[in-house]
Amino acid sequence: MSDNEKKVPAVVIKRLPRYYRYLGELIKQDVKRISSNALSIKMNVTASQIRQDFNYFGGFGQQGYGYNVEYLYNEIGEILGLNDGDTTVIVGAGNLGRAIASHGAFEKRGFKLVGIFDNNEKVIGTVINGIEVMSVDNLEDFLAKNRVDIGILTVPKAAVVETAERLVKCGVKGLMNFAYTELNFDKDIAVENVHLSDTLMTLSYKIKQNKN
Amino acid sequence: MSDNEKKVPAVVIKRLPRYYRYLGELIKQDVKRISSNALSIKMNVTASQIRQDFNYFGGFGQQGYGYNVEYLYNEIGEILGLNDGDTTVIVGAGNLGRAIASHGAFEKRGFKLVGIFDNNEKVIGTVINGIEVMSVDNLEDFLAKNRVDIGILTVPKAAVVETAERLVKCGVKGLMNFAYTELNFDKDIAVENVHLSDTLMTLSYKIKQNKN
DNA sequence: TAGATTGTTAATCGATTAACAATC
DNA sequence: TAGATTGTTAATCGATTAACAATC
Repeated sequence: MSDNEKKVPAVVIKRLPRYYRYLGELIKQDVKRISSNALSIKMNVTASQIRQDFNYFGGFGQQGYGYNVEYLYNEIGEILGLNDGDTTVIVGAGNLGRAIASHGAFEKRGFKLVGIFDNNEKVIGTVINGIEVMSVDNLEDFLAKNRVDIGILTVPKAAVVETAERLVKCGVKGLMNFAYTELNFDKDIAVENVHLSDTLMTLSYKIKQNKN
Repeated sequence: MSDNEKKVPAVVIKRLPRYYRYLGELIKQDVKRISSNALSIKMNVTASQIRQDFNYFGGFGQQGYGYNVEYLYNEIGEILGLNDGDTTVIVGAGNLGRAIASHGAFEKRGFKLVGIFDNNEKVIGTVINGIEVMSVDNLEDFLAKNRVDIGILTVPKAAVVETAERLVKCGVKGLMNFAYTELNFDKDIAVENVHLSDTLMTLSYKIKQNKN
């Protein structure tokens, strides 16, 4: 990012995948162009916010016309780095790890799963989604030979910090952590902590409110 | 909520589970009390924000002393409705549904899984975490006989809207949706859309930024 | 050209932080 | 009591919305 560009607020970044999703839907529906106003109605946000958000990246529209759906879709994908060919490994081939490995949704968005690791002898050697589960003992070896951008951590909470550190030491630049604890690294390592229990708790709060 | 109470901003609600998690850790470490300042350092937020947040609910501390960790933990749990004995069903016993069913993390926070449903003959009748998978055809029957608060949707995207509507029609008050689409109901139905791909995309963005 | 709609500046709103009196 | 720390008000900051000139 050059110095004269404003830093894009995190809240804007978090909205990009949602735009991406809606634009993907529009493409499927063969919609060629859309105005910020029409999109704002679909997405239940203000047109002003949409235009502000896009303008952090220079603006992708045309006065009097609106936005070319496919162009905008591709631009947002580019901003999000979906064309960078990021590779992932999953560490922890338990139920959640296996679910994510066989999910396919990540691959569809341009992320390539290149390895799955576990420490359970019974699991090592089994094949998930065409990939043979390796022993975590081979983690460093594997990472030395293969560039891996993102580590998906589905190991038990007790193992997550050590595992994360091993990945980072081997050059992994981003971590997606599913353990019920928070990972924190220097800001050169990107971390997303996914706490499904937290989501369930906020849902519970909302339900409670609706009762009153 | 009574009229003279300020509505608690969504951003504050989303922080509550995080407080809950950190306070749970402190209890495990046998910490009996903590000041907003000490907690702010642990959690990497401002002490001011912590005090403001708690004061939306009336304040749980004592001047000159700080906060009683266990008391605060329980109060936040109460606010989040973790003591309400909310029941859940999982619809969609694919990889992700099974992973969540056998996860155990939700049960630990006071949510009780009472049913799992699928439409695949091969899956119906199998037992996950002590619960026999039922046919989705029995959904209405089951919901008529059992109070269910929360529906966890791990069905394919194509089925999610119809499934959600069936649940809501039978009195389910909250939905946790894992499909790559957004559910929207009247505001008396609480919805949390969990988009793991979105999280991966923001992670990808951050990695891209760190490269530059 | 006239109409539509963006890009962008200005105004508003809400959330965060700072400050400090209250009080344990 | 003196010191510590909350609860709460005021100040600041940032994000959202409104408005409109630029322009396709």
